[in-house]
Amino acid sequence: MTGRGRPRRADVDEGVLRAAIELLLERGYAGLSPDEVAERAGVAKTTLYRRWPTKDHLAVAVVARLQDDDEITDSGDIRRDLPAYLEKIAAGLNRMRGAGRTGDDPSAGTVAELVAAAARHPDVGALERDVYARRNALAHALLERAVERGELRADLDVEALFDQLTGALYYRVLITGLPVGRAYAERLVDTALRGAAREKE
Amino acid sequence: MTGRGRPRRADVDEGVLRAAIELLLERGYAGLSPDEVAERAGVAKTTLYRRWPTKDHLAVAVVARLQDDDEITDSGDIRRDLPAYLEKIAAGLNRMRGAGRTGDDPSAGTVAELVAAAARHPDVGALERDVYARRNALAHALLERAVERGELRADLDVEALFDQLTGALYYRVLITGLPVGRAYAERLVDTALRGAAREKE
Amino acid sequence: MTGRGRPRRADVDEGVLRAAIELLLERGYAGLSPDEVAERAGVAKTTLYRRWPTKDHLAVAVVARLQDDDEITDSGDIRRDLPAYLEKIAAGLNRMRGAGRTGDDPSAGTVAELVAAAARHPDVGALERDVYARRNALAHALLERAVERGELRADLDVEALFDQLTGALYYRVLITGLPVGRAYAERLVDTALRGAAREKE
Amino acid sequence: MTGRGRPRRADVDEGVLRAAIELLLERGYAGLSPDEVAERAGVAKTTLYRRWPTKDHLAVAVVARLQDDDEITDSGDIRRDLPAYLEKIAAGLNRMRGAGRTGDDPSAGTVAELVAAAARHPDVGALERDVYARRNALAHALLERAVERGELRADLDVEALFDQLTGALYYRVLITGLPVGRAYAERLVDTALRGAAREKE
DNA sequence: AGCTAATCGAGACGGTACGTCTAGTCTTAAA
DNA sequence: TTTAAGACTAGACGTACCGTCTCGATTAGCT
Repeated sequence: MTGRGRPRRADVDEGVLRAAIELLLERGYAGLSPDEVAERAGVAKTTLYRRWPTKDHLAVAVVARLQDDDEITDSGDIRRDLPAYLEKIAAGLNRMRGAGRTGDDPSAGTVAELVAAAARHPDVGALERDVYARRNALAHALLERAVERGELRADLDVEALFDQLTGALYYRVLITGLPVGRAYAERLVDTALRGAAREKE
Repeated sequence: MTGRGRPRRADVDEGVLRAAIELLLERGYAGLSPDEVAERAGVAKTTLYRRWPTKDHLAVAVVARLQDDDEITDSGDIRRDLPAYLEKIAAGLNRMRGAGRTGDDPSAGTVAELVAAAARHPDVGALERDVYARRNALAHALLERAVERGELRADLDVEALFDQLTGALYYRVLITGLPVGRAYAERLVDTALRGAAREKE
Repeated sequence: MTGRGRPRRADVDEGVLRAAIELLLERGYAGLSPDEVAERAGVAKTTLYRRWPTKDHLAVAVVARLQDDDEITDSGDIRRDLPAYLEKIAAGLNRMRGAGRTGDDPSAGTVAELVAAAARHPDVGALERDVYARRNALAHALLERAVERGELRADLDVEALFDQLTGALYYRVLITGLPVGRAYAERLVDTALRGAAREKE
Repeated sequence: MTGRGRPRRADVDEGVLRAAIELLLERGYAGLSPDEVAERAGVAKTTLYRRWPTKDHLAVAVVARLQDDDEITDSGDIRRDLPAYLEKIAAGLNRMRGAGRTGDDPSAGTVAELVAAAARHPDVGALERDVYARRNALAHALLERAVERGELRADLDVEALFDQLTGALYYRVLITGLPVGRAYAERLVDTALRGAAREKE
């Protein structure tokens, strides 16, 4: 077998992503310029574009990186774990909320920009959905274990429940512009677990 | 004194908005180019910019126009009205989903772009939040009447419930990319009303 | 008739060409960067590209400008006017010779680059040939008047003669790399007028 | 001691030059991309660059190869040999004229590119001038023999004459864009030998 | 046979110029 | 003062190209 060519530098991904995260948080999506990312990472633009063919690809890679750092803990008490998990998601959103802000705009434009970026390219969208699928799978498992333990209803629509909880956070951040935090997470969990219908006496 | 000089053409707003809606649905947010909107509407760019100082302003105006067509019905049975209302929202989202799509990308990038657009300008954001606030107020009222009628719990966190229902739709469309429709709306309402916790025996 | 839009700024051509000439002479063809020309001229890049769609177009415009400054004088004595004219051409070539030189390279790369630039685009090539055609027409006229006056042979091949004289200058500058100046111009004229064949006695 | 390490493959030079000639004639100077030359020759870029440190070096090597095939014949009749020689040069130029042409551009950009290439690197320039010097030496010798034989004036400025003849060809091809061939060569020789001045009666 | 040193193949990398694209402003003449 | 038309500003973005570097795999001569 002949040589396979010069191998890719392993530290490039690391350095570029770090620089990109920095820039994204500093200046928001508009400020995430490939030129400057490359410069900060000490890498040629061509190298950057070889791995992320578009600014959007890079941006979504950043999200994936940030997302994958999140973990989930299962204490056996769903009423404790669920708010904790939601709070983590909220923290991520809040972090984006501060990104590149100049005034006092309460909405999280950067999150929206990233979703939009993903949607602009079929391949990126697929990648992004994978990232979220990984996260969601963990949460689904958490909920199912609670079902098995008898903490939650046996015929629970786990997917619907999870969408409701997470979705509420996103909706509030993206659309309503209201704050999300521990307190809100607990309200959500409480409302979802108890149910809205008047209890049968 | 006002009323000096040539008066504004009255039909411009209408024509431009129509052209903008067309373009937005045809080609998505990126395809909504001010130049082309102006051309389609048979109007000079100057004229357009005098009324909407930014592409983003125009875009949100388009959404407002689309949104305000939605109505809400109160039959007195919350288990019927709620899914109907969610379905309307879903229909709006699905419409955006088709905007400017070439392949089979399931996500609704255009919605995200619009949110991002709103976040880029404080006034646009405020305007957009108003649009949503109007819609939400109707839904809140609907829910509160159901509480008063005794269909829903007296101590219900109406805001949290509403966020969960609507948020789930947005989350699914924006992030997960899965379909939303009548069936999903019913799953949501069912899950939310019954509650996730195991029923006390 | 409706308005014809904002007219082109008249001073742009002037400013850009001046900046381009400066840069070309300072740093040679490679240093003639559209970005920098635009900056020096205080003009946006798009404006520049609207008029010269390519760096090559710009470069050739520069040559045209330089060339058209040359004039031709007709004193009635062809043995005086011809060397003078050739000297002017030589001066232009020598000016280019200094352009962007770092070391002691004797050849006139910039001239060659400009010819190459013209050849890369059919439209530019045509334009450039026009420029030269103008110059050549003047010289041809000069020679023909000398024929009429009886200074030159009645059956002279004016075109061939002119090509020989001018061509020798270009050849020397481009290929041989030897100096061209007044003395050389006179050698050329002398050789050409007397003829190479042994005189019939 | 030399001779250590793996020896260079002997057939590389040949193959690369052949590929380079092909490409140059097919697509002109711009199409002479080192990457593609290497690929066509079945050679790694490294290998290519070890021998020709620059695309320009390679290009000039190609020209040298093409040029050195030219020969010169001395029949003893300068009025026959000179046009023949010029025709050969013209043939070389015309060959370049076709290089990389798409439309009907009459100028020989490739020749200019090569001159420019030579001017970009002192060593390449020197090399190229050597190539031309060899050719010119032959022509000079031819002319001097004609002087000795009494066919040409004893005090002839051989250099000037040669520059005029060859230069006219280059000027026509590079600048004017007009055709060069046998007929033109004869016009040149005729004009140069007879002289332009009116013959003394 | 093993060691040494240079070449080869493949392809990533660096650097930089070039041209495109898009949003929004400005300048005319006409209405 | 608005409208139409279109030139203008500003800057990000991605591409193209050349030449360098880094691997692993060869291929010789020397010991």
